[in-house]
Amino acid sequence: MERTNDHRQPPLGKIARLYYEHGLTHQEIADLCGLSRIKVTRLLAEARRVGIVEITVHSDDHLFVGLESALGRAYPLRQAWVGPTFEDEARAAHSLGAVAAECVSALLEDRATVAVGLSASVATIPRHLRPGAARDVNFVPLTGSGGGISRAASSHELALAFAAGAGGHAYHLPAPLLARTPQAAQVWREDPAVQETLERAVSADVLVAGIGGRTGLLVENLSASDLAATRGRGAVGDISGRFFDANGAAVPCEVDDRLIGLSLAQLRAVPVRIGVARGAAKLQALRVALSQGLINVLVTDSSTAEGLLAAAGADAPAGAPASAEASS
Amino acid sequence: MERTNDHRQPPLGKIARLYYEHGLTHQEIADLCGLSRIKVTRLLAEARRVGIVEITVHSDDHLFVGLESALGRAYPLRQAWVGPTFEDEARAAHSLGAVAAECVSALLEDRATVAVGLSASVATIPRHLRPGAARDVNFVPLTGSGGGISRAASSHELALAFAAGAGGHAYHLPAPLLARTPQAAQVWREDPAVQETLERAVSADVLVAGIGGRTGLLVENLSASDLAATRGRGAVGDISGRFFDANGAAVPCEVDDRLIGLSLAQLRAVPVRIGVARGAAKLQALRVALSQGLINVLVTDSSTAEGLLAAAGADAPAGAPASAEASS
DNA sequence: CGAGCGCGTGAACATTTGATCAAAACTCGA
DNA sequence: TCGAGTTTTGATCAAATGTTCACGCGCTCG
Repeated sequence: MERTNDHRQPPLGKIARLYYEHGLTHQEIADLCGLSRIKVTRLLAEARRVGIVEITVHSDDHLFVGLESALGRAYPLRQAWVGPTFEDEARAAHSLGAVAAECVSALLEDRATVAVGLSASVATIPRHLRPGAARDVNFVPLTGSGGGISRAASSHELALAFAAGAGGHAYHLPAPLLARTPQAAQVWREDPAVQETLERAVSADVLVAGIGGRTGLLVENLSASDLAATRGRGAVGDISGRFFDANGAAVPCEVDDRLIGLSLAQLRAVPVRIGVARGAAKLQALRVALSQGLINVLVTDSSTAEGLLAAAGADAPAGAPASAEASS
Repeated sequence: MERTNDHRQPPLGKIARLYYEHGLTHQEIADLCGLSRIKVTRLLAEARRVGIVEITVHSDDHLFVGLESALGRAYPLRQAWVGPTFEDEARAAHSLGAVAAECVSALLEDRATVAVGLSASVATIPRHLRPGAARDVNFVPLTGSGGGISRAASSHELALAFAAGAGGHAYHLPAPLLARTPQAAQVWREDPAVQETLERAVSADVLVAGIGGRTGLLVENLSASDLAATRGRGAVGDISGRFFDANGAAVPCEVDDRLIGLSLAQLRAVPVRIGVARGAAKLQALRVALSQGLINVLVTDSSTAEGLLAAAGADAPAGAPASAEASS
């Protein structure tokens, strides 16, 4: 008889409610609102993207309890969080971000200070954060922002994203990640604003960082010569731009001098050190970081977890058997 | 040596999180957990059913704004809530329940008392209620429970379900809906506990009831002779077992005397009177109930709404023409 | 001890949803 | 006014999901 709603695009909320609360199909909504089915599909995706539709799972079940406790036995960890493994890089990143967000939320306390490292893995976390886990949380960058690393999100934006997601306050470290020269870096370090933020980071309660191995945001953005220099000195990985060798000892090098951020020793001062990383290329670095206590909370995926467990069992130094695939 | 999880049925929370938070497909979850895909589908449905998975649409957009405002112009209503129309009875009931739940939640205030009528439509509401709309709400049955009406949920259970859903307290009316004889009904009515609850209902702030027309829970459960008697006296519908004629006046009859519950006049004492009904068989009753002010908040579906608008245009004096369309 | 009954299971099928791609509309600048 | 690039759109196809049905297992009751 009558057309209830004509052509003008109906609000997302209406579409979303017809779908999720009233159980109409995309096609039925399309007919009702005078849209194409595809359009409805897209509007619904949009509604989820912007958060009009929120799907909550009321459960604190861990996904891979077995792997998590095995990791806790094999390495000196406070906690391990393991998520599913994916072939597809985009899905893997998304999923790991979700696990890491949950881990971070679980470790947040009111008025805590969280130091945030610059890393691709860490950058996937904020979108999964929800306010409410804790109040008055402060997010502080662990290093300077961007300069020297091109397309990467800056650590400043990262801290802001964390604050926006979890609710809280973000601090700014007004310096580049890498200065052109050691001397320039020193000038930055002497800036009062930089010092203040770095001090805040040193005294943080929680630290969240990625781990660089044969791949990683930093490694991929260093010049070949810089990289070769660190490798030459035995570096197997880095945390927030600080390279370490197979014994977990800091590897001093020129990059180190140009970097504005916490030292490995300073990182260790943070009581809760969350490391987020996955993939075969990071196994060796992860194994060192874990066994040497550089990080004491691990977020990774199941296949990396299995690799770490295999390595812990074998405990062979360098030249590792990198291919241990398994799902089940 | 690495077996993440075998065969034992994994917790619902894990399945749900793999699906909703990590975006695995049913098949991937099945492979991971050693289940069949179908089983995963069923577990996920179960998770939604029991509320482990909650989908919230953050929006207060109304679905049929045009129809709702047209109804408000055509009838003396405080509010109208219109939901989508379905062929399928089960879907229709579910959907109307969702709209009604939203309506009730919107009208709840802290410490309000809500009188709950016994009706199939009303019975679909509680499952859609969420705690939090208001605190310390009291739900009181409007009539006695069950006795005389067979398979129907009792009004007592209904009040309990409301209280469980919205959070709050339920009262009991310890009496049957229909006594065998008027004399027996009188005995019940004199019971102090019955009186207390009925008084509570009379002084309720909000009333939620179905409307019986040519169909309805009560009508379908009355004996043929009882029904014929009411029809003979001009009854066109009922609210909570009280029949009214085309002028909205109470139709006294034997059923009336045997029923334990509020009278029409008492119902009118409640300031907010929500009527929930849909379907052509209820159009006439609805039209009377609306125009005579027996109810002043309407919850219905779009096709019934259109029917009501057409009827209002046809016989009401200066009503707005029914061609009200286009919400957006 | 066997037949029946009911529940849980998965296979096959139907429906719904999502992804890809090419055409259309629209923007912006010359 | 035209055109190159960008965005928006819907058709087509592939994947994922939901439904139905028949089977098998275990239980109860005769």
